Amino acid sequence: MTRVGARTGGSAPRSVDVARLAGVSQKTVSRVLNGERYVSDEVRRRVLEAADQLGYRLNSAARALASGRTRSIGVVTLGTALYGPASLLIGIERAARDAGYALRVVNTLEGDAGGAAGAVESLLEQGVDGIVVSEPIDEGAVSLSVDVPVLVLGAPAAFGGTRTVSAGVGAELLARTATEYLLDLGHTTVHHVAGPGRWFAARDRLEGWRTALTARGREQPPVLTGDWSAASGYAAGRELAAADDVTAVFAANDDMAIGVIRALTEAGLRVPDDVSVAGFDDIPVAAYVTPPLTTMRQPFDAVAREGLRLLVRAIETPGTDLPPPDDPPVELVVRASTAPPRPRAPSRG
Amino acid sequence: MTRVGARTGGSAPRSVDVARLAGVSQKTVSRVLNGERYVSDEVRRRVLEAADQLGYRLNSAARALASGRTRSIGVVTLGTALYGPASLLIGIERAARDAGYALRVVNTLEGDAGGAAGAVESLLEQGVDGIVVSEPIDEGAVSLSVDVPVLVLGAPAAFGGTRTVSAGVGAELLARTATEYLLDLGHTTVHHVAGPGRWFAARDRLEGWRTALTARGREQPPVLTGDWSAASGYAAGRELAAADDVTAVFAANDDMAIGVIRALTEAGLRVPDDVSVAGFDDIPVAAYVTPPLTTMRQPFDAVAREGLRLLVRAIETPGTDLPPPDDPPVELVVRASTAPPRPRAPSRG
DNA sequence: CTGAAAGCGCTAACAG
DNA sequence: CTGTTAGCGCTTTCAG
Repeated sequence: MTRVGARTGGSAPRSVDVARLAGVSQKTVSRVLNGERYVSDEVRRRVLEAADQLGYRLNSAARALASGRTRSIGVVTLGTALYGPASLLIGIERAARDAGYALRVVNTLEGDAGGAAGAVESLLEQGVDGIVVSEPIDEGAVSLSVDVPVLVLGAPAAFGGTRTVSAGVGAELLARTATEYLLDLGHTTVHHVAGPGRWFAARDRLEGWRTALTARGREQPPVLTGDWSAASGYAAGRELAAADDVTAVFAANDDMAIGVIRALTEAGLRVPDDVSVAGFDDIPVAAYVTPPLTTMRQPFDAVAREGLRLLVRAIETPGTDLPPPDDPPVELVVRASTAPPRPRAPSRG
Repeated sequence: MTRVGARTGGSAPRSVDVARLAGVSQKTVSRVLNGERYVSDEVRRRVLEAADQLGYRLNSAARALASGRTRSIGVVTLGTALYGPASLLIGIERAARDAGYALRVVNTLEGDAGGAAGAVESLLEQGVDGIVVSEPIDEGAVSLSVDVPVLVLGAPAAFGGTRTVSAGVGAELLARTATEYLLDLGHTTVHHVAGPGRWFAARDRLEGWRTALTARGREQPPVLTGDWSAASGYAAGRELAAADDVTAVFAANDDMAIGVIRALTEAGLRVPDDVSVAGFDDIPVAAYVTPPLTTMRQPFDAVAREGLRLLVRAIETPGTDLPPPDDPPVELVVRASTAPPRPRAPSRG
């Protein structure tokens, strides 16, 4: 039977109660519970049994106070249900738990002035051994001089102060790859629907798109900017539909790509026959919208995992400089929303 | 300038350091920091100033140890980026923070035997004043006899032990409404693509669909079951396309509805002309897929907010039984994926 | 391999 | 309105 928190009466048992029952000192209980060496198997067994019998639960506040370590990691994340941030959070939680850390989470509402700084401050007050800032946006000169290691996910390594490690999906390369793919298909140029300018994630993708175009000496059409939502992609799509020279669009995420396709479709343009549209993220529905979306898959889980490994290293063995992680693999998922441009495109009617 | 965690040298200042600098006793510092009454404005100002000057940060482990309260709430949630759970988590975080509580998060991997029980145990060990179990799945006889209040979001109130409060989106009513809407359109019956049977959320929707059909004396077609993913909806959609009598489908979430539409479309069926499809959740892209999806909006934020209010009440003023929350508003969002059945439907060709 | 003593930094009573 | 005295339940020395 799964029984959680069975407590017969009175207050919660403390380690000294366990010690008494096991016939050892309280310190020995502590040793056993912390998996320290130099405890005889016999004693260990007795202690564990006594603890189990009493339904003993370690008091982590007391432990934190005495040891100065909390065994927990704080996460600052955006308060949105966007696929990217949500996936990262899940990866972080899993990796943290595997490493023996609990998770404290604080959301920043976008638009909050100094949101990240406030969030970090609040985590520090809660007590954390390390902090993950997930997909931050540029808030100007926030000096995050914090006394615990910080992992920044999806922003330049330079962000923040010392003891900062970082990991990213290599979004720039991914964006460049997507753009090149469209160019390789034969499109003269590629239009871009970018994410909000303050997001590093948006900038990276924009940069990758630019790089690809520049490398081939192609003209850079004006950039349209959305807010990651399908609604904003739809708005951008209406503008694109009104223009006359659009044959390929690279949207900075799948939601916006879906909005773009919708607008194009409503304007009587066919995707991919008249206009190719590529997205970014490979959200779960991407394969099932009409037409199925060509997109760049982001290795969220790998990034979170790798980043956390670095963070834990920084927490537990400070001073060990380990090399930045390899760039995660580039994965272009080609589906049906992209195709070569129509030969000698007839003027629209 | 936003400066976080500036610390000049040595170790972190403690409240006694603040007291010394402000020329008061340490207890007075504690009073000021806890916003207690009976402190003169003058003293309060001096203390605050001294704290600020030293970059003082309260040690919450010490506070928790001394007070027996952690001022934090634990959340057990599924480790998926599904829109529902993710939205709930965001709502919970916001509401918790507004109420002055920090958040600890533990994910359960679906399929984990006793996942929820283990997660709760881990939260209890971390130290929390209350627990939120978000969108649980039925794990059989887990006896959650925990010594803190528990809020269960999206499961029957009976789930769990004493001191359990619950809140839900009223999914059954919503599902019934969606089904009735389809019936009102003139469809003879409505097919259902359900979520996984162990999810209470899936059962509620199934029940609502059943109720609507039963109330009108309509035949209940066999239920297809998915796993919330668009891929599983697609699989279900293929089966539905193969059948000959399908004119209306109600999917238990939008992702599956999108998959169903895709399969139908590929089979040469038009939505909504040949088959109407309704979803559930109103995910952000629902309005922009082709065709825009008719769906039931779930008031995630309101549910989280309301639930947390109950939980905080249970934590802070035990014994106060307050009435269960009102059922949240029912919101049917009609878009273009549903329509009346075609008159005298011709046999398919 | 095990134990005794001394705090970690705060809040809870109780005085004043 | 403010201060004093005890702990909260652990981990850390330092001895055995």
